[in-house]
Amino acid sequence: MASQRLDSIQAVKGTRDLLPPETALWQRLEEEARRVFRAYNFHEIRTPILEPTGLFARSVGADTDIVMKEMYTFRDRDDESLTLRPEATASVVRAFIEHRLFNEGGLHKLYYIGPMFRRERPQKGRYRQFYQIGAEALGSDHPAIDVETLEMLHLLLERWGLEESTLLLNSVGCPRCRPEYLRALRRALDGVRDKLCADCQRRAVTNPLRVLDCKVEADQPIIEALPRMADFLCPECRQHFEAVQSGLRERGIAFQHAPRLVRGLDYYTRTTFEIVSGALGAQNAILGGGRYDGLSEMLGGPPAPGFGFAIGEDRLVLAVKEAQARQGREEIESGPLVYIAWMGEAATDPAAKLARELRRQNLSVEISPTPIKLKKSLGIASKVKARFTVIIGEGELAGGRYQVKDMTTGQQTAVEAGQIVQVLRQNSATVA
RNA sequence: GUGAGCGUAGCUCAGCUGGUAGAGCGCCAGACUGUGGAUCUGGACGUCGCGGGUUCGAAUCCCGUCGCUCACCCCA
Repeated sequence: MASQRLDSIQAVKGTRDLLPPETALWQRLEEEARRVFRAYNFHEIRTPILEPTGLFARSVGADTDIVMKEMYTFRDRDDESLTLRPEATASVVRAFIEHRLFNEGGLHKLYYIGPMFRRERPQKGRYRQFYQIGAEALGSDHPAIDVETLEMLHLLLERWGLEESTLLLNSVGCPRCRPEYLRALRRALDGVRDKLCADCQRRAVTNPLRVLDCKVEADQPIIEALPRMADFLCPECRQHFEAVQSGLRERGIAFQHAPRLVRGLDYYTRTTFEIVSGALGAQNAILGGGRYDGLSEMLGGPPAPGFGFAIGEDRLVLAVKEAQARQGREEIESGPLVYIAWMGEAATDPAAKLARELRRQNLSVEISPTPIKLKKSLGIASKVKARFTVIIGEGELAGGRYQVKDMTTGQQTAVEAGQIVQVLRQNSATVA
């Protein structure tokens, strides 16, 4: 896209600048998330972007792709190995343990918004610096937590206009029942391996669960016949999974049991889920999450079961834009409420004073630093999408009444100089 | 890490089988000396990503390189 000069510095591969007006959409989505989180009594936590490398090796899993080849890891000057966080759940649990939040008892419901880093090859919906909006409920293994959190997500997606997305739900069991399933799966794969696609033949050895996720058409019948985790769940896990499903049904939250849904992080237990949205390209999962009952202990803390999710904000933005386009809606680009057009040296002070007063009322104002021709002022006002233009020239100063022009209707009225702020403030309230 | 496609004006792009750059939009100015979004006229802006090669001559062909994009892998 952009050509580059030899001597010009540009953003690091896989990172990008978010510019207005797009940042307005990001802000809106984040504000809606904060509002919903507050409604469910989640509170914000801010953890460092930099963490000791060991944190992720122990939580995400030393053998996962994320840890093996996707982390930004470097040695600090004192030789400590540091890593730019590839995800935030590990950090939240680390903070939970470090600050002894478990001593307060009860449930801790936390959310975060911020950048994560993974050194992958960038493509649509996947960047090296990407943003996640996530939440974690720590301190209970009750299925009601899973259900409540999914209900919260359901509301959030509705607020974002993404009610058409699909919730995929599965259970990956626990350290007691999963090993047995993996043995059964490996045994079954041994028998059919040579009939699978090349990728799956490799996965069958390196990561058998991944075979279940294969999208190759020809493999589907074989995959369908493989053993399913659902048939291997221990009684406790089975009961938990059923409680989550019936809870969702009771609340009218649609979901699909996705027996083949597996997640790439080692810490997940029992409930795992993903929400996919069409037309996002190959990266169609806008959010994923699940339960991680053993994570706290893996990090040296006390037992503290948890449930959480992370939304890929970059993908969320893509999905929202896509949904808006499909519904013929469009984000309205909002300009300032008022543009002040002033002519002649005598208007300098009155114009500046009006601008200051309006701004002190939190009304957005644009004003030229130098006097310019009215025709040009109106051109600028129109270009920046100002709702009103206030005209201050010789005649207005003499009469003590400024012209207020509504830029959408073109109507113009004279308003007492002393009344302008009040009149515009009222109008701003009626404007969407 | 692997593969494919693409790098021409601020943006979107055209430029056939090599003859040394164009359109639309945008921007600036004027028609219209205090009334915008329309129209018309004029104007500014390009080391054709970079380096090398072939050739009388390269935006165009070849090689290399850098960058971007999409896909695989994996994941948000």
